[in-house]
Amino acid sequence: MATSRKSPPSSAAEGVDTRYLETLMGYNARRAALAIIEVFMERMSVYGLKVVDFSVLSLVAHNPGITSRQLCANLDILPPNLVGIIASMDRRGLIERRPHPSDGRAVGLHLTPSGLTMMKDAEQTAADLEIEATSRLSPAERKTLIRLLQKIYL
Amino acid sequence: MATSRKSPPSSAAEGVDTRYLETLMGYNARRAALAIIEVFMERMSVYGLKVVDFSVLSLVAHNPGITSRQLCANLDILPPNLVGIIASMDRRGLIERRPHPSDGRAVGLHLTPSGLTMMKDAEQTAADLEIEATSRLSPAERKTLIRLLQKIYL
DNA sequence: TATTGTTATACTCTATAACTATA
DNA sequence: TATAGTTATAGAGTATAACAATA
Repeated sequence: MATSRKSPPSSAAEGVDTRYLETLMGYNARRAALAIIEVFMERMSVYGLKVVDFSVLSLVAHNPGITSRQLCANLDILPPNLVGIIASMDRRGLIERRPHPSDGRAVGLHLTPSGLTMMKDAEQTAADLEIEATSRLSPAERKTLIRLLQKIYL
Repeated sequence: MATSRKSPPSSAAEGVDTRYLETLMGYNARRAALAIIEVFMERMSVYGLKVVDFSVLSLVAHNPGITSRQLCANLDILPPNLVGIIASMDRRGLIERRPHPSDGRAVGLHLTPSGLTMMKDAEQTAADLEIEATSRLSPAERKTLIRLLQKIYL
């Protein structure tokens, strides 16, 4: 729903008054999010990861033994929709499912060595992208922006 | 992909380290956008409008005679996906399609009187929502946030 | 009785190819 | 030849209902 900067000048986009929409926080937040995520998707495709895949693997990396239920709660994914993601990461040998130490129903998720190696690269790619995507912001502005965004959703 | 503030405390969401993801601009922008848009959707359902419907009608309101092509270019909607939206707004008597004055292929879009009346209410609802959604931001912070977001996508 | 993970399935959103009529 | 609008359709993303195993 956003015309990202990298799209062609597209003559038809010119001469339209979008000033009202640009006063709306939701519109601005959504367009900024889409602009960044568009590039994020491109870069992550190198690893065969979608945005959600990256989020899942990243949480598993920083929370060894995390359960599907916890991933769903933190990433707003519905359980049925996470099943395929986990299965896919498992098939690719990126994660391992181990029995949960205290709850027989649950399964603890862990990165495999190759999953860990890949995520180190992927997180570095994400870090590089962060710099690029926010290249027109000073470090102070970048910090401010994140703080204000978190004031909205946290 | 965001656990909005209004969701239940959800015990499973606790105890998970999300600090890394929270350093990523894309993650923060997306969660903030989803948090606002979630409420936006609820409020607009009163008018039977989805988020994209609102954007379309708002651009038509502020740009009488705008074409489908221009709407697509400015809102990043693909032409085939706009057809149904326009048709629906037309059936509801909110917009009118008039022959384009200088291009026989194109159709100029205009709000009908009832469409205009509804959009006045809808835009007021959106304005009220803006205040609520950003209630933890000072007016200065709100202004800064919008400026920084536009620095990313514009 | 409630919860974790799962299957099956439906619904919505987004994307691609190809057509028509005008330019 | 290119563009505006359209159709049909495919694919991705998101949603609900119901089940087995465990708490």
